[in-house]
Amino acid sequence: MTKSILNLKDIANLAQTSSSSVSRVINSSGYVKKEVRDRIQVILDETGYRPNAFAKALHSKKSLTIGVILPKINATSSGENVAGIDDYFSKQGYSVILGNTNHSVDKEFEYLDLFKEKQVDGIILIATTLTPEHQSRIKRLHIPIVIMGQKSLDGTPCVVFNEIAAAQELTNYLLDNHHHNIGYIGVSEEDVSVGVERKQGYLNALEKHGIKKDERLLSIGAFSVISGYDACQRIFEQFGSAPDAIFAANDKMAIGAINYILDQGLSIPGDVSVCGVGGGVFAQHYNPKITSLFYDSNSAGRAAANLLYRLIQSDEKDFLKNHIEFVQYKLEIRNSVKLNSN
Amino acid sequence: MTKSILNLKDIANLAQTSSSSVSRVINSSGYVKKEVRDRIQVILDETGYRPNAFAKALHSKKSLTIGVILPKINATSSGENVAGIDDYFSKQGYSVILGNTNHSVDKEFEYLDLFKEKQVDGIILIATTLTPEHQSRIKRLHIPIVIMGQKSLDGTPCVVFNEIAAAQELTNYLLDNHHHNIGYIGVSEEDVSVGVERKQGYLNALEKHGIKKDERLLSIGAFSVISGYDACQRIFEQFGSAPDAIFAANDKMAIGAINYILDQGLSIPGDVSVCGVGGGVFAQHYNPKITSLFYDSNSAGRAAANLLYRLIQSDEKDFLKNHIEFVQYKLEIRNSVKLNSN
DNA sequence: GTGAAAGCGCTAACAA
DNA sequence: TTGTTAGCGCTTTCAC
Repeated sequence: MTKSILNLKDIANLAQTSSSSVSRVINSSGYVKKEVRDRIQVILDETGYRPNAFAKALHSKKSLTIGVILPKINATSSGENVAGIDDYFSKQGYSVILGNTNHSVDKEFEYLDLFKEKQVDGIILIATTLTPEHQSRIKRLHIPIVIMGQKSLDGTPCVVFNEIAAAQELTNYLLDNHHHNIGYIGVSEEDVSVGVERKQGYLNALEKHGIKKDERLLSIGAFSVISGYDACQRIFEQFGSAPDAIFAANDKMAIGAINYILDQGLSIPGDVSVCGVGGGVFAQHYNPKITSLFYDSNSAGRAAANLLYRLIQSDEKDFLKNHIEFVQYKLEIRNSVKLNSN
Repeated sequence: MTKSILNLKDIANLAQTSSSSVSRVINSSGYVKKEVRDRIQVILDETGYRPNAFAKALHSKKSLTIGVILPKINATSSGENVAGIDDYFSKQGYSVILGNTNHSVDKEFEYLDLFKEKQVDGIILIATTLTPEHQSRIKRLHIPIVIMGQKSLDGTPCVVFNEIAAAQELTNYLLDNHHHNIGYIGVSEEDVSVGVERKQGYLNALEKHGIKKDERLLSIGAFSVISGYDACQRIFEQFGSAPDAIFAANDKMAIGAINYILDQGLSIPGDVSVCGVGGGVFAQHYNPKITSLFYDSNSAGRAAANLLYRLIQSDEKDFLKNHIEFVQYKLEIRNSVKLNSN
């Protein structure tokens, strides 16, 4: 039996030549006589030799690896984000290494350090919250980085949805269809994009239509179906009766709301309209099909990847500094909102 | 401004000592006088120095990286698989690198080679199909590997669900509740676990109850909601009327079937019962809530990770050879199947 | 055209 | 206790 892990020199010995020549053949660089080249190629094929990426990277200072830090890999949008990122970068010859934090900020920091050790060529940080410590940690890494999901405060390039405009558009749609008392199920304000901005869009729309904010119609959930159910119940109780519509900050909470409403013996959208944000398979195929803002997380991932790639290629120091990229969203009208009611 | 990427020697210079001592401090190995140790530690903290993992790996022959090859990262079960794997391995100090194949067998092979280059310490292959070429490719890698989702044919350790027993149990449940004409929406037989075995479980149950297989009740989908819708329609048309129940090989197709049935003006489970396999959030919260086999993909991922870890630790050559690990499944009874009907 | 040799950043054996 | 040194496997001058 042959040695299980061969190196350049082993190949060179087998082909009766030097490691330099083998290296030249593998990287098709420099001159190698056809005869020798062929001899080497045969050995290469026979052995299924693969060069050691570490030794290579040690020399080139390029790992051809991208680190992705995310709060929860088993969440629809994260999965799509990663798919988009991976799709883009695998075409450029890069691999993606995962940093799943389970929403722990400490783990976010750990991964930042770990990725530096692993010499990743770039990092994409899918953020749910962004603190000053994040900024200083990121700065001292000296690694190209792109933030997703939150606007950076210090010029780090980022990719986000225009939360305010989006939520405003959806709320307008409800208002235009004569819904007045619109309950809003949001999330904690630590998450600026979803917790603050999305709600702001809702409030802006109300204001423009001359409707006063009613605290009784506001409630907070935690992204999950159950929390949406509970939050919806709270709104009903605070308000004293059923509102015209419920706007949930994501589709899962919208489904929770739908379940609560159906449990009350009410119909959707006959009695109450419901809409959400996200717009994946879930919203598309739920019963009833849910009107929601479609956030294309796959494209967002791709956009972040593209940004990061340009950052990696460029050596200009402040290239793309302060760049904020907005990803397209789309209002998808389905069957959970009553049209022209009053 | 200081050099942005420092190495051991830089730190040694700053601390006026040698790189060996710095290395000793970092790895807390060997002796270093407290005074020197402290001096070094200060520099380490100030600079936020991180050792180059490549140089380290080049020496130790350990990359502390695990490669995961999967057909589609943005699928619920894949996401859970990866979460389980990552959860287990991150605790052991390993990182996970992704190989997303988008169901391309060629990419599977490419990733096998790439992961060898990247010197991963182990590989988890989430397979949908397993060919002889897979076997020979895997063998020549000389890297510990665990297969998920399909039974290996050559002794490579693997983690699977007991598809036959599971499908049989679900079918029995339908039969026990007096469903006779049970339509089955399966998938292509290239996927042995889902395409062949899951269906076999269904057929076994029928046979044990003395019911003959009726080809008109069989149809093939492609895992998606739409394909489930179409497959269900085909069953209705072939059969000439509504069957008592539809057993879909996954929850998405079950939802497709539900949509088709509702579109026919029929009710669920009043007129037709529907059940699926998977049992994630989708099935739990759909309207109606779907009776399905819960496959805990997170645990499956964790089980595979544990197996691989043991494989990596052990140097016995045929340790765990032929090991097949079955992951627990559970029949979750909800509201989409009519009880004791006839 | 080809091979010898230096060096990437780190660890570990050895010497001091 | 500490520093020097020899690799780990690869790329890349630089002689030949």
